[in-house]
This record gives sequence, structure tokens and C-alpha cells, in this order.
Amino acid sequence: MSNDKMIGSPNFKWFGLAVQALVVLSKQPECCPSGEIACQLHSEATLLRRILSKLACEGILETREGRDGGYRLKRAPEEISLKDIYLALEEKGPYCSAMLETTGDHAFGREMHVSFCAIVQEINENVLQVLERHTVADML
Amino acid sequence: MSNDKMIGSPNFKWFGLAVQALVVLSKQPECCPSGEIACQLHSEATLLRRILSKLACEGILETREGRDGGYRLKRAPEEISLKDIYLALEEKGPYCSAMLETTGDHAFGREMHVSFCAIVQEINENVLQVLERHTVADML
DNA sequence: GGATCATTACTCGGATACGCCGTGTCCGAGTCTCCCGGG
DNA sequence: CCCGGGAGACTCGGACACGGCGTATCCGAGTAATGATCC
Repeated sequence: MSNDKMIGSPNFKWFGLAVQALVVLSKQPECCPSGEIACQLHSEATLLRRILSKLACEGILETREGRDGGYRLKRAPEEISLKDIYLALEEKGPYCSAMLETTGDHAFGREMHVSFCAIVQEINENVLQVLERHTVADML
Repeated sequence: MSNDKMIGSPNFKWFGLAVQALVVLSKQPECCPSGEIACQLHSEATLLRRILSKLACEGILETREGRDGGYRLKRAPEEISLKDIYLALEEKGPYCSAMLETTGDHAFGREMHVSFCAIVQEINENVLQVLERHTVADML
């Protein structure tokens, strides 16, 4: 069995929290600390920091430390599609990459892997197309 | 935090193993025990039994106990689409239902939940359309 | 020879225990703000 | 009054520990094939 599962990109939970956090931020143009976002989302501040940190690395929002610091959107809500959020959070393949790791390293498994790659790519493209049609502004 | 995560429908790993198991079965019309399938897939017999048990409940394959028992396809490989396999394995919502469970039970969370439901449904429909176009016979 | 029955071997399904990942809690490093003193 | 410096407080990011789910191992219940026995 492969030991490398999905590390760092747990699942869709992060995506849901990220979208909600961005909606909160889009309603509040000032800097908003993670604690306040967590309070509005009934979640944990550290978990949100982990998620928003990745979004900051991708240039979706920016960090501001120190007193009265927090997170702030770097672009207008209309310019942030769910696809951007999704791609910013993913690390190891699309999301159904777990399917690809079920194939062994023998002849039959190799053959299956090829077929699976095509299907995973097809699914991923469709998902991205759907996510691209929705922006954070649509959530308000 | 919600305690009910995804119980019984781990992730896409089961889907990948199920597809491979069905491909193995489609190449061998006779009854095939779980141990042999596991050997060919380099997986565990009990895990496959769990997966195939669900497929049997949905009428995709049939069980045969006793000596020389095992699993056997109930339909032709051309008549088994990946959508059927996917639907047979899912229990709690599509797969990205984890996204829906991130919304709290307050006003804002309720509002987000509505938006999320629409997106999840849209994604799910697209995924099912893709899976419907592929059958087990295409994997050979 | 054919049918019946007990034995046997092999299967699936469920219950239990371990391991890993995700999550929650805590702490340090950094920095922006505020206030005070000096010019 | 304006400017500079220091203290303060608040923030993010990383390290550590706990809990839950997934997986692996084991066992019992059930059944179909097999062989012997009897008619």
C-alpha cells in the first residue's frame, strides 16, 4: 500500500472554509484577524490561519501582522473565482488522486493507471469549469 | 465542529479498487474469490470484500459462498458504467459533501449552505456525466 | 450404477485492534500602533 | 507644536499532543463440492 496519501490538502473541508472566509473578508474591506473570521464561521482560528496562509501564498489575499493586523483581499470579489481558491489549496493532484494511488506497480496496475489518469483529468477539467463560473461575489 | 464526517464512504480509493476489481472479474467469467482479486491488485482481501459487498447489494455483481465461491459479474462489462459503481459506493452525499458540513447553523452559515448546495449539485452532475460515458469494458 | 448423506474444505461477513492523518492547543517571533519625552 | 524613540499589545506561523477514521488481522457462520455408503 502506498504510504503517501493526501498530505497537506485534506479534502473539501478546507475549500468550504476558504470560500466562507473570503466571503467574510469581501464584506469587510479592512484587515480582519483570523480570530474574528473563526468566530463568524464557528470554526477554529488556527485552522483558518493554515488555510488562509496558502491563499496568501497564491496572491489571493495579503497578510498584515502586528496590531490591528489580519487578512485582506488583494483583488475584488468579482475577480476571485472558486477555481482560483481550489487551485490554491490543492497540492497533490486534483482531488481524486487517491484513485490513482490504488494501482499497483505491476503490468495490470500500470495499465489501469493510464486509464485512470485520463478519467481523472476529464473529471478535473469539468470540475474546474464549474468552479470557474462562480466567484466570491456571487456568494453574497 | 460536526462529528459526522464521511462514514462508510472513505474516498476515491474505494472507487479505484472497485473499478479494478470489476475489470479483473470481467476477464474471468467464473467465480473469483476475493483473495485472488486482492493478489492481482496487490491489495487486501478483506478491504475488497467490503467494497464488493456494497456492489453486490446494488446488483452489479453477485456473491457465491462456499467452496469455489467468490464474486461474479451480474451484467456484461459493457453494461456497467463507472457511474453505477460510483453511485453504489456513495452513502453520504456526493463526495464533496464535506464542503457542506463546514457551514455553521447560524444565519450566515445557513446562507452559505444554500449556495454550496447548488455548487455541489452542479459539480456532482458533471462528474456523473463523465463517469456515465465510461464502462468497465472500456478499461480492457 | 445411481441416489443419499455425512464430512470437509473453502468462502464471505462481522467484530476487534492498531496506525496514521487531521484537528485542537500552546508558544515564540515579528511588527504595527500608541504614548511620552525632547527639541 | 512637531519629531523621534521606546514600550506595549496584538498578530501570524510553527511545534507538539490528542482523537477519529481507515485499514489490517482474526474468527465464526454458512454453503457447495466431495467422497463413501446403501439400495
